[in-house]
Amino acid sequence: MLILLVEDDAVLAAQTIDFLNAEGIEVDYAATLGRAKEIAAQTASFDKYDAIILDMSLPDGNALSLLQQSLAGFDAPVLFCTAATDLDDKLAAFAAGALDYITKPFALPELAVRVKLLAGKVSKCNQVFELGSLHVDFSAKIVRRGNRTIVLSPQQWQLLTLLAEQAPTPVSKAQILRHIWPDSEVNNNMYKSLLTRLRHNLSRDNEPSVIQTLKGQGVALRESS
Amino acid sequence: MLILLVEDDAVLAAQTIDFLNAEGIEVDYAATLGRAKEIAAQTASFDKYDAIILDMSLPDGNALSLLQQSLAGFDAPVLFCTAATDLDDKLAAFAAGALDYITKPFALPELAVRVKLLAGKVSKCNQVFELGSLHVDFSAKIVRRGNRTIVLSPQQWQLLTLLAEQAPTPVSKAQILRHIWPDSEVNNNMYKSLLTRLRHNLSRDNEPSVIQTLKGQGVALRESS
DNA sequence: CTATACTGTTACCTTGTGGTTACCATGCTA
DNA sequence: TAGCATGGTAACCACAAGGTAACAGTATAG
Repeated sequence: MLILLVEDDAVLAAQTIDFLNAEGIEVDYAATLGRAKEIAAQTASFDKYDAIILDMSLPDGNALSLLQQSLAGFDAPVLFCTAATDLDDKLAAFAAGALDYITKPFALPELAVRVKLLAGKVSKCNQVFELGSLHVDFSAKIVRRGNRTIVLSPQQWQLLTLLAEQAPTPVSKAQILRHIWPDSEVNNNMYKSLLTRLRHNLSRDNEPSVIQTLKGQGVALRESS
Repeated sequence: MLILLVEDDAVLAAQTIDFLNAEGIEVDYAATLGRAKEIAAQTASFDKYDAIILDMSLPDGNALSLLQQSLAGFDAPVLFCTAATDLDDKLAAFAAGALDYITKPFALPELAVRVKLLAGKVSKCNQVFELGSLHVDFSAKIVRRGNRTIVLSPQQWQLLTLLAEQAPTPVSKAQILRHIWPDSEVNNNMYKSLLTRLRHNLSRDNEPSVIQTLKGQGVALRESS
């Protein structure tokens, strides 16, 4: 992941860059508005960046102008950042197209989280779960096994996502019951049927099973061993 | 736009609801975690909401548990909100799946902006959408399939753009109903008719269908596989 | 003002879901 | 060994959800 940091305070910038690097985020750095605009010109409106952190108060002008000028081609999401707690500033930033806002002083871990969220939102970084030949795309709600696309019923999808989230940790029967039938009286057979059906859909023919039962502990999503 | 507010402070809740209503945002309200869970059960994991504002400290438990329990089926984005400025709280919330975080006391206009952002209302509408032989030009409002130009009714155009924005992620029936018939009591048949008509217009003869139904999950714009 | 198209409504059909029952396999315990 | 608990499978079927066509009232355009 590559982001652009526009910030005039050299010390803060250095700290931020160090922290983000440690999180696995690469950072390009511009200390002034002028430098940021140069980069914009070179990179076709920040095309290459997953996100931009923009300090509001820069020595050579207000950062809002950057958003407003370049907004047309802006592909990268912008996180605004300023010392001012003034509400009008915030609203102006959002109005100009910022997607998030953080006030100084901020904690670096929080900044990192927000940057990752921003970058993920736009790149539609679909959360995907893979296990052997099983492939689950959570946002698009697609399940594939090898090159075969699998259609799951609502209940089966719910169960699969629950298992995938916890995998390879087993999920107890009680948890599953509560999760899928939150209110109604639950019959143990419903649970058994659901599991059988999901198993059947996930491994046709003689593909290896991916749902393992641990007696008394529940059910886990892992490769057969 | 419809959101869910989970907040135990009745005064603050009333103020928030008033303000959001004035912004054109409808608000459902839950004062306790228990009530929120009831709503979750009724509405198939908050399917009908565009966003959820969740107060961290509730009388009957910590709101994080709601996220963790129900996360599997969570369609709506969550904005966390709390009096604590404790960094750990923030990070825990983000880790649990929150997409934004705001600390009390907050300014209502800022909350409104963040909610709108979350709900995706500010989605950047791509100029052109393509899928197989289907070609949609949003700004010119033209739809083509191969070399045949297609004319859509207003409703059908609305639906197509909604689907295209989210593609290939499926859009739930609840979302569609709210988007196309925002106020009126909606009849399920209207939805069925609209879908049939759009399908019919988009694929005459024996062109492959581009609108896939995922049982219980909604409808998605993707190539038939 | 007339013709056309849009949209809400009804009726009917198809499909798949999911609760249910019945039966079998395994492993533990008395 | 019988008895029981846990877990797996298959088949049945009521019923809800989805799909289609036809009709009518109303809006819209020419």
